[in-house]
Amino acid sequence: MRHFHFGHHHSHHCHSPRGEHEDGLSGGRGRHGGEERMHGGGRGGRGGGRVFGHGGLRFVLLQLIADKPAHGYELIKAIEDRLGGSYAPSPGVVYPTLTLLEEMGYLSVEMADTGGRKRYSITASGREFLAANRDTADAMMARMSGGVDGAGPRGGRPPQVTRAIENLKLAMRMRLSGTPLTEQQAHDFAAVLDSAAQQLERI
DNA sequence: ACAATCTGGTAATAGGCTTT
DNA sequence: AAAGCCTATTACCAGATTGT
Repeated sequence: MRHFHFGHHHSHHCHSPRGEHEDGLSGGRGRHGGEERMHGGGRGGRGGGRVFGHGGLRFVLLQLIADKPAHGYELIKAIEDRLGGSYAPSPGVVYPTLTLLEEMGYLSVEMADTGGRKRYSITASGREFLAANRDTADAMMARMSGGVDGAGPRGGRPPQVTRAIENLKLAMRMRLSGTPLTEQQAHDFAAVLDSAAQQLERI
């Protein structure tokens, strides 16, 4: 049961974006024969790498949009450029994520009549969510930048810091995925994170 | 330790608008 | 009008994590 709802209340339920949303991955794996795929070649192969950890894509996307509103393709190009062209997320991963984020209320989409391009902008909830999970988002960004050798905007970051961040991320995930936190626990949880943030700022 | 599930990511594909 | 690029969705696969 990894519902991973990031601990927040959304006004509307988790509905399917287009009424479809057939998961089809676990159960009904509709295989329409005659479809040719896997023609070899392409981009570095499948399953070659899990660039982002757990739910990192959402954070990165949100951060990118918060920095500068753009369309889906622009986001992809932005990420590609940020990674030096080594890695470019496929549209199949960014668009559903964008739609999901939009439905969650973190993103706001403006449809431009001329062009049909959707311009995604961040909402107040999105910023709040980003602020709440700033550690994770930063860890993801660091991981993304760290993937490239020395091309990271942070310059030289000690690996132990990245390790600690990932450790924190893992701990948080383990704690949040399990039994739901009570109010007291949630308060304590937030207090710990806030304290850590303050200490970090003092360094 | 094994099995089931989920998330993340890629490839291919389809439709629409822009440009030449 | 045709071609090309941009946008968007679907299907499948591979790895990781969780539960038993």
